[in-house]
Amino acid sequence: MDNQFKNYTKYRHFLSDLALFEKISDQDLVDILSLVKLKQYQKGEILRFDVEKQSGLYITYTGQLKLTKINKNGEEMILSIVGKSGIISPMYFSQYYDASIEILDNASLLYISEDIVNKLIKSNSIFSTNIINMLAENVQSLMLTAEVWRLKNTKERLGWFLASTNANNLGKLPVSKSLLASYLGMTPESLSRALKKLNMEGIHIENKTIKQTTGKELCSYCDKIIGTNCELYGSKECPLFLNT
Amino acid sequence: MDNQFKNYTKYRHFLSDLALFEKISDQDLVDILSLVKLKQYQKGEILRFDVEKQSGLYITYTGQLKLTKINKNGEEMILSIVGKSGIISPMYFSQYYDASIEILDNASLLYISEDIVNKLIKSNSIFSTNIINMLAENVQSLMLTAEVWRLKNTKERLGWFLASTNANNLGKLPVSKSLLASYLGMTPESLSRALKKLNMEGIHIENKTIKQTTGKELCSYCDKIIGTNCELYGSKECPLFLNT
DNA sequence: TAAGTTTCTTGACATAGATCAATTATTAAA
DNA sequence: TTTAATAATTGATCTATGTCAAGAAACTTA
Repeated sequence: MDNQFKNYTKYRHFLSDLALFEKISDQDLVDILSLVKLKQYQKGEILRFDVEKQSGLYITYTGQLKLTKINKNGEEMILSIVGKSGIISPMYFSQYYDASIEILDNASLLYISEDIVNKLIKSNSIFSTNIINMLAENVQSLMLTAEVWRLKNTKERLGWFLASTNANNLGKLPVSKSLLASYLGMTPESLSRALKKLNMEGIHIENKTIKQTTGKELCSYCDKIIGTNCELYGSKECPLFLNT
Repeated sequence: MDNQFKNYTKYRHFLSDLALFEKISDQDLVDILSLVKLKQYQKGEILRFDVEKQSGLYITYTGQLKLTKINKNGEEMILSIVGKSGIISPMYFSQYYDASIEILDNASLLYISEDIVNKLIKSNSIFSTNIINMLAENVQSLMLTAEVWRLKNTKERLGWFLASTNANNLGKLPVSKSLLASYLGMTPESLSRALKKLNMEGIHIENKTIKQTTGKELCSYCDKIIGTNCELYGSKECPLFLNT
């Protein structure tokens, strides 16, 4: 067991709080942790899986990163923006799918190699179920993102993002506006104009924080998935159910 | 063991050829088959998972169906079009994500309930690995579709689809043009115009079959994923590598 | 084969959002 | 604090693709 972790139990607790290690015994966690590598990355660094072959599973301990795909013409698509506890699993991407991770804020990541993940899957059926759930969540969120991109206009996409951020993050924007624009598949100019329209509906961003005039304006951008994080959802108080 | 299958071994062979049942022993397959339900559906039928709670795993034995999501405004998004051997796994969708299956051509589907799938995952580590691979492929193809929708224009999207169909299906279009348009996120009119542009590049559709003047015109719409199904890919013959 | 449907194509036009260029705000560095 | 650099906004265009309407082609069904 190597000694890369100054504060071993801190990381064990961190792992045990992740859905991926749910119901895994403490002893198993200790064993797993001994196989995990702690890696530090600087802002701006880029990890490519095809070249470096580091295609296992990355767990974000601190910092922020984005998973992107760049096509031949140099256009970039942000697949996801990931913060603390976020997981990226390039081992489940095709070896020909050249996505890459870009570090947005100095990050320390826990890395588990593909071999070790596969051994854990074979030996530990709880872990294997957790991996299945992780992938299922991935599928779910990709289908949802696809829908948002295809069926919503710029104002609706931004409203949807703000509504979900508001429900999950207590209204603090995790990224700059231009990065957000790129994530939502629009230009910064379009985001600015979309925000102007939302302003007229009583939705504002002040100091990276989402503000609503009455507090319920964003509800009209809510959906069933966002709603699961809202205690009002489905109740009498929920604006979505007032007239149905 | 019930007797719903007139020709038991036929179905056992069908299952054993699927990636999902790869490396599963014949005896296990027989046991599994006894838990599988054979269901017949008529063209036009719609299956909703939230209402009927039939959210296990569907395997297409014959026929064709599409997985769609309809939003509040009645706009429809086709998530996938599935033919023989295609699998749809609503058990891995969020219960709040109301997608539905629509039968395009009279279909017989093999249905495995969520309970049974979960039991198999616990008891059979090969099956559990296969489920993981299935979900990983799902993630992969959703990321790819997202990229196609966002970074390509109508002509490129159509070209991409034709290139992949040509590689997989020997150039036979599996669907009508208007359904294809919907799948590619465009109107039939736009598809028609996109096809006109491709015509000028030597790419034609005659009688639902893809024709190329020299046979390599579609290569410029190929990518690394499509290329894995092409024996020329990466070789000297491959147009994509001639000038690099 | 003819009549009736449905699907596909074509043209004219409308529009959301991209692009380009010029300010104005913010943040970082000196 | 001042200056430089970066990010965000605003206005003026441009363009790809949607919408609407009419006609042509391709299937059905009698």
